[in-house]
Amino acid sequence: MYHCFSGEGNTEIILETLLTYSALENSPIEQEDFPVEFSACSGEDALENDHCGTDDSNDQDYKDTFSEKDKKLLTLVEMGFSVEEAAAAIDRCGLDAQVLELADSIHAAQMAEEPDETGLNPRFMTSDEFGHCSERKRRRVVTEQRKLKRSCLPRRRRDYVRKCPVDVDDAPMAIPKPMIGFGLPFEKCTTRRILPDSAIGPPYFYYENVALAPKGVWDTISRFLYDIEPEFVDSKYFCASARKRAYIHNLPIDNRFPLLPIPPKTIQEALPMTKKWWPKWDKRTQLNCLQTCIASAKLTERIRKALEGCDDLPPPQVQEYVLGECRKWNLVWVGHHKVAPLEPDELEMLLGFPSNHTRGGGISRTERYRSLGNSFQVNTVAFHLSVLKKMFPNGINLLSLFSGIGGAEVALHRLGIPLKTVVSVEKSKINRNIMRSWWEQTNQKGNLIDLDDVQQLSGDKLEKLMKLYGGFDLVVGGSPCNNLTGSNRYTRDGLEGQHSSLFYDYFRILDLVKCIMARNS
DNA sequence: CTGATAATGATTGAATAG
DNA sequence: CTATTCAATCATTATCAG
Repeated sequence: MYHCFSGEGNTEIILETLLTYSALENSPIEQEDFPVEFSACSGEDALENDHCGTDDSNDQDYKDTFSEKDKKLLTLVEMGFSVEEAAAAIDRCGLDAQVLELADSIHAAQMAEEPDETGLNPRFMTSDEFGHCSERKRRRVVTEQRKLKRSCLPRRRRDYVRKCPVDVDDAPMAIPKPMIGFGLPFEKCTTRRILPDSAIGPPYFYYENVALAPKGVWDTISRFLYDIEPEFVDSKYFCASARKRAYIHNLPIDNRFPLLPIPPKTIQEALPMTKKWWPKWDKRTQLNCLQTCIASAKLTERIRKALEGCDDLPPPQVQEYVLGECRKWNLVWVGHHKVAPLEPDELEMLLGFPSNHTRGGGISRTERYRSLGNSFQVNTVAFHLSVLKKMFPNGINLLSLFSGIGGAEVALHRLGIPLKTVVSVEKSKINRNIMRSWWEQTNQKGNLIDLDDVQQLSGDKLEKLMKLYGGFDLVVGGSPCNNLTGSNRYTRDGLEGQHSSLFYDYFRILDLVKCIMARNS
């Protein structure tokens, strides 16, 4: 998958790339009984090919050298269509057609060709569906006709359909309820799971993103990350605010332990000063997800006006309005008829960071909210990472992608796992400063190497780092959720969105590390 | 230029009603 | 069973003041 393009894109190289993609995409169809392996590097012959670790280019780089048509071709092939299908669609719709338009066109063509068969490309299927079809899924077939109209996803190939006649368009990746992952602290939990061979470390890895992403996103992410089922966890079981996230990792899941002290899980305990002002008719005991923006002063003023003159029990209409806004904006009671958004230090506390973690050093209040809203919930992540403590008593080397304000680092530190070398990749200068500041404040003895851009982190660079400091024991990262989260009204474009597509760099880098680790073992 | 402020719905799944 | 309602959601953009 990692080709080196020296010059500008010529047709042959593009075609070769497309065919390589195509071959990779289609391979699981031929070997139905095996877990999907999209990594070009982790096969038996990966080391002979010498593609890993010696190549500076990445997907984004060489995509930029392509023409518009080639980019669209490549995108369509990445979506799971064949080169022929993609080319034909571009011919039909013209060069100006959007990718989704083209995908729909292919979809329509496939419908015409095989009118009775439904399904999607295997890349968009859950591993569940490779084995068996659940009773739930059968029920969905009834409603699929209606949904197919909106579908812009590629369809499964003919030879595969018969084995698994299930439409993936309709919520293939069900989120378990309650959203507790493999178990919570002090409770019984699943202690064992089977990981595909290709998923097993070294290195250990830990990937995070929003649970409530658009349909199909987690299927794709899971498919790339070695077919591991996501662990869906809501941080409301770890602190006083909700945070619905999914984590894909290859860590053991038995003998986890939580950080101490255990944080309070109700608003009233976490923010005691709000208790005396909290009205009886506001039944909230926990906060919703902490986000990057807070309510305007105008809004809290409107709420105060709405409550003005009311006694202890406002009219139902007013209650409904106030409660709705309080839930939407995570407002808390700080006075009589007075609500307010959370302060930055309260966010820090709720997310499990030391207070003032993001304070000072030239960071503005607005940026503080942004950085905190984008961060891990430390107690949740630490619970998952706690299994590493016994395994690495002398500390770990960490590769941290999209580090943000260092949620993973703080979690490991609070677990008492020494940080030997941390290579941290983070776009935001502000966040890098916060991380560096924390590194110094906590008297870390290891090395902190901070880099700017994941896209610039080549196999070559990785290899040099690993030669210098030893391999990585853990690769963590939560790639951008901008284009996935429901909060985004403007550019919720899914995994192929401008920022969220950096997930593919997480995979690229993880796979490179895997290759280099395998070769050096 | 930075920083603060305020306004801006849609996509989901779950719950409920019919 | 379908149809409707409810509820949550790691944000973007425009604007203004300094």
